Amino acid sequence: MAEVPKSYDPKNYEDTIYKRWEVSGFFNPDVCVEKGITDANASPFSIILPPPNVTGTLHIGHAAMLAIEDVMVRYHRMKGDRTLWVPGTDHAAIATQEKVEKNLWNQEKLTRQDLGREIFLKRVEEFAQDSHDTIVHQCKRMGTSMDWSREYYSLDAKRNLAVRTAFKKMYDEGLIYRGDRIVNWDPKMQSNVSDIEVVRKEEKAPFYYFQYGPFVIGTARPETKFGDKYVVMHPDDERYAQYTEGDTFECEWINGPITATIIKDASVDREFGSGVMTITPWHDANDFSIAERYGLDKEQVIDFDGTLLSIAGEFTGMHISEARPKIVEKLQSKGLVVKVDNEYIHSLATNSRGGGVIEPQIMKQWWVDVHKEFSMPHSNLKGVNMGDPVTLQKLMRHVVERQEITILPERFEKIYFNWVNELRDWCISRQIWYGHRVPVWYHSTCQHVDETGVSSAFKPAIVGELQKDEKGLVWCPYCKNSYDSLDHFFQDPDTLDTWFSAGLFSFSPLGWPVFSKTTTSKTGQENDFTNFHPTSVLETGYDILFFWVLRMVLMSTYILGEVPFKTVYLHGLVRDEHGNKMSKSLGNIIDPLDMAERYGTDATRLSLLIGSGPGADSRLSEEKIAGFRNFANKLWNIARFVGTTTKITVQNTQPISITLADKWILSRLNEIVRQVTENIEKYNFSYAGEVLRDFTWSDFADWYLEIAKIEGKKDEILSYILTILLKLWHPYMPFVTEAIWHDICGSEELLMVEKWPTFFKDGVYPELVEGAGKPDFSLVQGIITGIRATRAEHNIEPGKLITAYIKTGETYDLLEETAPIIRGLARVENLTIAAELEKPEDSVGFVERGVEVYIDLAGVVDVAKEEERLQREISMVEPYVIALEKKLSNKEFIQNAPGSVVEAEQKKLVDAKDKLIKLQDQLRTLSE
RNA sequence: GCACGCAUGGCUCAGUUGGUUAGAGCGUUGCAUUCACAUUGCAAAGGUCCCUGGUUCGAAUCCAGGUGCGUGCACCA
Repeated sequence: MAEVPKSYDPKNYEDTIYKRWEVSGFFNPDVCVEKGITDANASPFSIILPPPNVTGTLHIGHAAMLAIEDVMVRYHRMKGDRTLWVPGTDHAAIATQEKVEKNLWNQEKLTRQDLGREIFLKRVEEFAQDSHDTIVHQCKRMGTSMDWSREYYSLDAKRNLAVRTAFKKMYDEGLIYRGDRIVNWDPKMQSNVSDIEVVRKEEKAPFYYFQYGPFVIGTARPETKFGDKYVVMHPDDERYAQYTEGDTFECEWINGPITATIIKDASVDREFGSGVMTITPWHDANDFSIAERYGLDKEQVIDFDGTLLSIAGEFTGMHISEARPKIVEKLQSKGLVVKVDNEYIHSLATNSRGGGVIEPQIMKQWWVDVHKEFSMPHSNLKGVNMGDPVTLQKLMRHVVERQEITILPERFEKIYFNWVNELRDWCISRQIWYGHRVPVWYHSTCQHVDETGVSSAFKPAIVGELQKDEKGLVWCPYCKNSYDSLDHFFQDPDTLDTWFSAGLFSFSPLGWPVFSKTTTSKTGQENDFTNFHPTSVLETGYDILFFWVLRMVLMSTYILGEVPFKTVYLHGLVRDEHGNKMSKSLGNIIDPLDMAERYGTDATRLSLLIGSGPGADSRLSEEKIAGFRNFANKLWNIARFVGTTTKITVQNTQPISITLADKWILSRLNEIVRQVTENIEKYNFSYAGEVLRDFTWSDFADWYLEIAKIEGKKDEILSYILTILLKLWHPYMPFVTEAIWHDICGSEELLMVEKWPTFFKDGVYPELVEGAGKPDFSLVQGIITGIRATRAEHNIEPGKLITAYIKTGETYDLLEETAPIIRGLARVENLTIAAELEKPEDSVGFVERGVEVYIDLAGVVDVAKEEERLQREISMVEPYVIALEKKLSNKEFIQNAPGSVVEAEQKKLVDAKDKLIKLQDQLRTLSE
């Protein structure tokens, strides 16, 4: 073996190892099958990477996601599954465009309109490409074993075809419609955004009470009040019982007298304000729904740029921020202001991207109708047959109810149902430029009039590849004119919500719609859709459950008639050490790449995997990462020790054990393999890692390796344990394990594709599992620890060899066999082991499970100190004995508790009593 | 307002179907350096498991109520 460095420096290994993995081709399941690594008929395991947005760089949350998914993927690959992890990036329409617009303004003082659509989009694409390259580099740096030959971009040609195909299918079914509805308009971004993209911010703003005819109305938004001509109150409100619905009255208002009509509607909250309100249907979602119910007029007051329209009279053209105080001033002068509440707090709707203040507007937009009933076109879903009447909402509810999709942790199922049950139609069109263009073309000259009465000269027709006839002509479905190019048509200028394309991500990256489910071949990208859909697991942050998971279920159940994935595993947020969200403004960002540079990728991954429960937010600190850097180094040195003292051979079969310590460590190892395997299967990544770390550091390094130094001749066992440990650690720490495998174990093969260890279900020594012969090493450990503690307490120098006596009772054979270990690890020179012996002079002692141990202090016993120690111990054992006696004298306990529990308690009592007597004896001899 | 979480040593968290004298890592204290590893080892201190009540032979664990913290949704005329 070549000279191995004393400590593990990740920088010297990580890049080289990643290249070796890439060159091997084993990230690609087809290559694994071809090379005989994976059986062609093995069960598939697939994950589609939740594609990071091309808005910049990956943050620590991404790193956590990559680490968790890589653990699953590496585990399943080693287990022998046909394992596919598809990488990708998302164009994130609004987010990316917003970022580029911001840069454009900051650096060049230009707007997107200044550049024009085509040039602006080029700029966005350049930005996106840069971000993409950074992200790919970062993913590789984190050690992810994704199949880069299958990488996709959410806006590439294949995904665009998927979007168009899905859109057309839903449009033809009537599930996508175009309609005038109230939307969340962002005047700053000049686009509408969906309900879930709106965030509410608490804001203090004056709340005004105005006289409106005989009524007092309250509002925080006087600028919307110009067109208000309906006054609404609760039908049961006794204060207004004298008014009847439909009554009209004249009143003085902002720009002169108006006629107002009374409406009685139960949606009015009698407790709020005066219990009377006027409505502004064009600029308020609730008012809109009241207006719809009663067939009231709707009038636009505020323009799309946030300025007032001509209805505002003298205020026309003013921005609302400027107009508001002036309007109040005017009402004041007319004596119509009753009072002003300056302490009013309301939540202001803002756009989560860019922060623009939302101004509701009625606009013609494209919508997905989630409530429309249709007959299921085809179905592989449990409990849904072809032809069954369903709605998109019902499908989404159904598959989780029927457990076709399992959401983990379970509590998120409730949240999922809350969302599904409150689902409203999904507005999918956006007035931004970056994204999938709405795949609808209008015929410029067709005079067809919309049957819904919408006064548009044009009716959308989906053309292009999807609507060309056999001769390659494009035709208008209404006037039936056909053309040999798209010149007579123009495309809808809007783009689609980024989640529309994201909804297809369980299958569009697998080749749909070009490749369908017909193949029997288990390899080849053209067969991915057959071989890997539904995917095994969708792993993502809980914050995205509703944006994304819901949309994917919608798309897959309707379009394919099957679920997108079998399990949803949600991870939490990574916060800073104080529990705060990481943000630039707080300056508490921990950059994953920076950490990987300084502490190694493996340490960074471990810090994100261990110490956080599923779905729970976790706290991260640099100290934590440094701690795991130490552990990676520990593993390195364990291997280095094994490598320098023994000839390492990769051991895949259980070696023959010789000593009690051997049996103990092999039993423990078997148990660890079982626990790690089972907990990874159950998504308990943290627990599996903790168990493994404790075994590696404590049982193996601190105990067994020290024993190996004493007992010697352990080449096979050490090689075997190291081999298994490296395999178990590989999914968590791919680099250091691969480095050890190559540099220390001397293997030219890749650890990445080694077979995952198996375990004996009933333990490695089934004949020893029960009863006295069980390799119970803990007595020996207890005795050693006890001697060490006694030494420390009596200030015996660590290097000094001592004389000790052990009165074994029935455990003579066990302790006689392990005497060399006790001598070595407790630094005992003269050790007397006997079934019976008297307490030697000038000695102090302790009791370990019935075994009495005495240490010769060579005439320097500090009687007072020892007395104090014995008293202290006795005072701890006494109440314990009393508690046990009480428990065991309780007839109900004896009757009701299982026999094994009673037995265990009886044994505890015997041991504790025995210990108490022996301690009291020692105390007595001491004072004699 | 509705819903969902969380509460365990100074800090971060385990505690997997109710049976341990409640564990780990970091931090703290003492000791150790020609030893695979000081990115280490040995030992120690430190906890009324948020409160109250209930179920049970037995509760950190199950139930109810309360307190504190957090998250999502709704309302905000």
